[in-house]
Amino acid sequence: MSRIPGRVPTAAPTLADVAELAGVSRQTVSNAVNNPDLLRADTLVRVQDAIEELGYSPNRAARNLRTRSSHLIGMRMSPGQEFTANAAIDRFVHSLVETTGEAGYHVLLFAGDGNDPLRGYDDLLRSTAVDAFVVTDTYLGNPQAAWLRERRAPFVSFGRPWDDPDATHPWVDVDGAAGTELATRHLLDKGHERIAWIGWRKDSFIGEDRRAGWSRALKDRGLSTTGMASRVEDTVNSGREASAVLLDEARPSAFVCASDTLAMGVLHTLADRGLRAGADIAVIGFDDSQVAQVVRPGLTSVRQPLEDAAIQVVDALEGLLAHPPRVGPGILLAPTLAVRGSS
Amino acid sequence: MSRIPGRVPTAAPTLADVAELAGVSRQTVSNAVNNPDLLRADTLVRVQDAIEELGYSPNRAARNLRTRSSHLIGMRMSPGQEFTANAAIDRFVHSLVETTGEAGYHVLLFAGDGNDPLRGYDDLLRSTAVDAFVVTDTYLGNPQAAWLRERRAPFVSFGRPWDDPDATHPWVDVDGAAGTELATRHLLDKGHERIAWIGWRKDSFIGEDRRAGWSRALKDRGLSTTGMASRVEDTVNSGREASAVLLDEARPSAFVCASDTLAMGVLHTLADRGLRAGADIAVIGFDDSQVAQVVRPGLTSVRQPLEDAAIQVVDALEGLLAHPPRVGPGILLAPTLAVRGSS
DNA sequence: GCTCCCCGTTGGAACGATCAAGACCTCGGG
DNA sequence: CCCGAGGTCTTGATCGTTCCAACGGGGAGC
Repeated sequence: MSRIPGRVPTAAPTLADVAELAGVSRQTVSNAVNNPDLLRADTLVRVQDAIEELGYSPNRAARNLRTRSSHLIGMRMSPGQEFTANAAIDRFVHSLVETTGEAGYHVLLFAGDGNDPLRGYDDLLRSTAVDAFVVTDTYLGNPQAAWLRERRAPFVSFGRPWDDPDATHPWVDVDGAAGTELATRHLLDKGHERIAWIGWRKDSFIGEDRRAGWSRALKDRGLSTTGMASRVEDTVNSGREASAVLLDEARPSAFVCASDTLAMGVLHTLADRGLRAGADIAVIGFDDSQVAQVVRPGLTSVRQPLEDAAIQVVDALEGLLAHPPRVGPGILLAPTLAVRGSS
Repeated sequence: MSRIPGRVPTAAPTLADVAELAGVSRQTVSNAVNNPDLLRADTLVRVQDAIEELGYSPNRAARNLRTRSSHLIGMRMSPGQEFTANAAIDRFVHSLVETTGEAGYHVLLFAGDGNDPLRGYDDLLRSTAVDAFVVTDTYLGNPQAAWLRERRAPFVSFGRPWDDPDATHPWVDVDGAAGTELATRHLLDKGHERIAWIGWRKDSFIGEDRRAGWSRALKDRGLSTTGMASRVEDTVNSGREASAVLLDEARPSAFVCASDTLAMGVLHTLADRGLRAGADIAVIGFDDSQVAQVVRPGLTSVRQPLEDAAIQVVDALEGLLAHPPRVGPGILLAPTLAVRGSS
């Protein structure tokens, strides 16, 4: 009996308490919880009844200490920003939490230091607070992936290792090019032939990837992309200005954009000029954000399968944490197109 | 020496390793970490050097086991939804993670079961996986608060205990009425006298609170609210229809809405009728969402001080977890108004 | 010179679980 | 009849930290 006589009744019951009540040893209770098939059927029932009666749950700290694992997945929240990108990340986090929960894991969020992206990872890793990480901002070309690999920290990245094509860590990503290609084909099928692109500056891997899909779709139909593209900052105003210039100089009948933010800029330009989105000029955005859903007349947008992505990430994590570890190839998911009034 | 000779060098160093290197006992190292002022200055330096050299971090599981605390704050993510409300929650979570991090805590997210809102809380509580909870959806009138209090689980709610005015748990909330009053006064100051309200159905405490601010502002100026209000579902279409009816029947020159979603509906109606938001009819939303920022011509919106709210929540949590616990009164924060083109 | 006190330090025990190995029983084969 | 195998349960040790009570040295006071 490990309990001190007179102990307050609110204290949580331990393995030993259950063992005593069921008339078995601690180890047997432990087995009942973790390896039920090792027990004889009637013993199992007896132990389970005792667990039920006492309302016993294994103490996480003790289990973590012994097994050297916490069943926690660490994820860094990128530091404060008011911008578009994080809406998608938040949707991903939601899905991730649900999926990890089903797999018996929880998600631990920690804050990122803007100056030192490694800070935080290091602490959690050395104090064995998490079993693995999910990394979401590899696209910055930041040193996280290399650093984590060097420390032998298990992690899965949501986002391709753009700058290191033969990186060996597991990753899951959405095929941005396939998304914009889908969007562009959708417009081609509607009869558009002059389809412009508004994307991000050339140093963005993701931006160039998305642009490639637009370019590929046009070239497949033998159409030229010359003069039909613009690369700007990811702001509404940039989209507005870029689309104004393109309308004057290239006379497109449709726009494909690297983000919903840029697409909103296009919608502004159309409104400025008395043109109707959808009817006169088609517009397609990227991310299927809240904005795309509520704006008039509805913004057609490429939708990332973030729920699937979360499932794949958790799957890869489970492989990584298995004995022996299973590590599969990178996984690329195809986005879909949410069609609305603007196309 | 607790280390097995030949142990793999990647294994994390322990307190005993540091103690041996520094030539002191375990307890002294522990004190160096937790109560540095108990040590003589030169000893402290020696221990800190050893810690530095080995790259030691205390093992979280062992510490948690001994101290019966995890330094984790649990927060339940409400189950999958594609709606407006969670954008604000996500912004709150961001701030919460940053603030808890500064206080030495981390945030553990867990998934909510739609059917049984208590599921999840129970597990984490009994297995001592978290020290406390942050509860965000008290407004549903769900049983969490009562349940948690009964279990003596420390928690702070973001949201007032609407249905139980003399609840004793700490809470932090944003004064919605103050926000809509601010919005309405802003319109009054611009010369508007016929200001309509579009809000949520009567069974929403939050909706009624926000409505009260509008009503109060009008009555303070001796203006009537009769026939100027509509209560509908929180969708764009509802806002659109409600505003169409109000325009016909009450001829308002301005709208105050319980959400940006409803305000978007108003903007749609104005566009349908060739009216210009801001110039012809003023519109104000609530939450200062992404949408408000990018829509044309910019939607004036009540902005909740979620960063402050997170700070207050963490402050309340620290009080709750102190010895002895300090529990302060509920805290109501005043929102601000983000003024844009629509007003 | 002795005691007392204080400060810094020490070894042992405890937190609650799992791991490793052994004990006991039953059963079948030589 | 004895032995080994396999299934079931028990015992002792251990994970890495902090709590507890006790210990030793040095200065102040008598």
